[in-house]
Amino acid sequence: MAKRSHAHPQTQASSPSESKHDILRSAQRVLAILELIARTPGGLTVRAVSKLLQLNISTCYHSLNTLLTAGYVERLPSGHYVLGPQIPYLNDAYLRTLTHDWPATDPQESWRAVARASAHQPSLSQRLRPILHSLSERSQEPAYLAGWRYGEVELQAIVEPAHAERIPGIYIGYRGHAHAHALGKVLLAYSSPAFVEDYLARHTLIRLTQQTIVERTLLCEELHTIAHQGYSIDREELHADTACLAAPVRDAQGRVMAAIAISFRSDLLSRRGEWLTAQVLRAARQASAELRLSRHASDASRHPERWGGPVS
Amino acid sequence: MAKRSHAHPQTQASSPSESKHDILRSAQRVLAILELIARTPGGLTVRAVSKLLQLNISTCYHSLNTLLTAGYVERLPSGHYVLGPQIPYLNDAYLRTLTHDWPATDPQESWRAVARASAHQPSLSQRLRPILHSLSERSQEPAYLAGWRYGEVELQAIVEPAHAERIPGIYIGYRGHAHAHALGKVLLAYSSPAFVEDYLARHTLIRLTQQTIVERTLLCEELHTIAHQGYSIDREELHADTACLAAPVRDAQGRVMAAIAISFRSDLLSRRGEWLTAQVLRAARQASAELRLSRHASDASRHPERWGGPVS
DNA sequence: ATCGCGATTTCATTATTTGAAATGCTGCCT
DNA sequence: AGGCAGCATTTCAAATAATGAAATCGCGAT
Repeated sequence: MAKRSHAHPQTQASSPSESKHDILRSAQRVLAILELIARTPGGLTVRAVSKLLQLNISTCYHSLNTLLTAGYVERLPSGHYVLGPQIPYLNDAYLRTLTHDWPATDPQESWRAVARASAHQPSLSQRLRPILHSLSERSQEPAYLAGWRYGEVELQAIVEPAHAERIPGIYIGYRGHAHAHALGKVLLAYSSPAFVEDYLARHTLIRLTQQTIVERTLLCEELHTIAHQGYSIDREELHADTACLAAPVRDAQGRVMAAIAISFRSDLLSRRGEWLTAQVLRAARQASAELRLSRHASDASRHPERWGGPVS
Repeated sequence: MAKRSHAHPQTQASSPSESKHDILRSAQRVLAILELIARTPGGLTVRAVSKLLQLNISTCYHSLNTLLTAGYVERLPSGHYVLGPQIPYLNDAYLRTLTHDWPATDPQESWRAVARASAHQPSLSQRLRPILHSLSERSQEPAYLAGWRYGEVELQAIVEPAHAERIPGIYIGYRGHAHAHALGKVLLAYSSPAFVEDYLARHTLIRLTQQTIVERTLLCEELHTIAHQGYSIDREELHADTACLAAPVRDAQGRVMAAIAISFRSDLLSRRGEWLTAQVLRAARQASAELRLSRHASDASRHPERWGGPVS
């Protein structure tokens, strides 16, 4: 039995971080493979996966088979594996949860507590789509809607015009880098200081382009400016060559619940900036008006603290 | 493949049905949980999952933790698990593979052989989006583009107008039930008899509504009619109350590579049917012309070993 | 026809997962 | 107020199920 020459106390130590004993390793590995495949445009062969992830080829083989039978990947005749039809299927389900969405207010309390009491509304993105549509139509640029979800800014709708495309790497469900785009900044600008505090504690201000604001102080100043002027500008902070304009959308109670934006080639900013800003502000006002309209009989207005506070 | 299942001194209930020993069970279980959660609008608690899937609660707990840390699910404050942000992330990657798409011709040979030699084109859906857009604009109905992928009809683009929504349950990446919708029927109609043969052998003609064509003979007749008249109609065959019209798109060589369609409330068929048909045919002709034009000098031969992507 | 690379399979070892049950929490009912 | 019920979380030893080295198979190139 000259098999295992090296008796490693620990596993092959492929992962630097300590292995949680709360996690199913083979399942985790399968998910990692899925991600790897997602990152690789042309797909990967069994062997390629095994090399890139430093896994035994047999393991990869079994893992890929598992993903294959479940429809998460597909096998090209060449032996390359690519993402399979189960992915858009799941995404459709995910989008439906957006549709079901909730108040999406900002501060901690809300997303810590709201939970499921939320659901069952006509959905922001549904209701505001016509507005996004006409914004995109008028400006001939892609229009976006974002709201809060679990304390993160989430992109919830995109409407593209005939001839312009959305920012690459941005998609419905995209969260993160709120400090680097107009939607995120405007939503943060209208959040409570405590929440901004919390947000900053939870995130690093990653630099994405030369222009990205990575200084906490600078960002706070920016947020003040934005709150003051009523809209935000992203000047190539998220993506080089691209600028965005965003404005807040308020619910019936006047709270900022979402934001509407457009993106465009940044050189348009000087020429058409003012006009575009006016369009975005107009769309945001329309959206707020729309939300003011239908008082969706939310039973949420029941008396909260009727019977005593926390039991402790 | 799996074949051996013999008298083994294996322990008790080893085969509920037939356990492939090609598959990682805990990974498979995790994927099954993911699907279950996707199917459940409000999310599920640990216990609910364990009951529905007849799994030990401890297993579910670990599985959900695995999914949670990887971002495939999220845990609501109420303890309900819902799909997480990794899903739209993967979907974006999936869509990018569509963008990269291939000839997408129909017959076996093609999808059995084409493989990766395919990729690296400016993408059908990209190029035809303006056409879909104006079709949708004119008709004020959602417009669709579908093509072949691995021998299946796949929906590859949707353009929705301001005030009408696409058919529920239909999404980009949706495959299947080609016999029950206009896009599928028109694509089949222009496929080689051998391929239709093959397709029918691989699929059951599932009944989706009262109107669905489930008779093989009837379907073949229908395909003939379609090939003859140059477009197809779905009269509530996929979804009650909804009708579709589809027409073929041809490449420079005259082969049918894709199809363009619109959907609308079926009662419009009698009143506006002819006009709508004309619009769809026009869009399809425009699309064919577009494909005839640019002999896309496909550049961009990316190497699979390179990874990029904003979110990670 | 032979070579070589990669996919597929085998099989014994053992790390990993499992499941029953204990624990601890929260909210509800009496 | 107290006790009960339901649920999430944790524990731990048993044993199943995953792993990895190496053999085999297949295909395309030389």
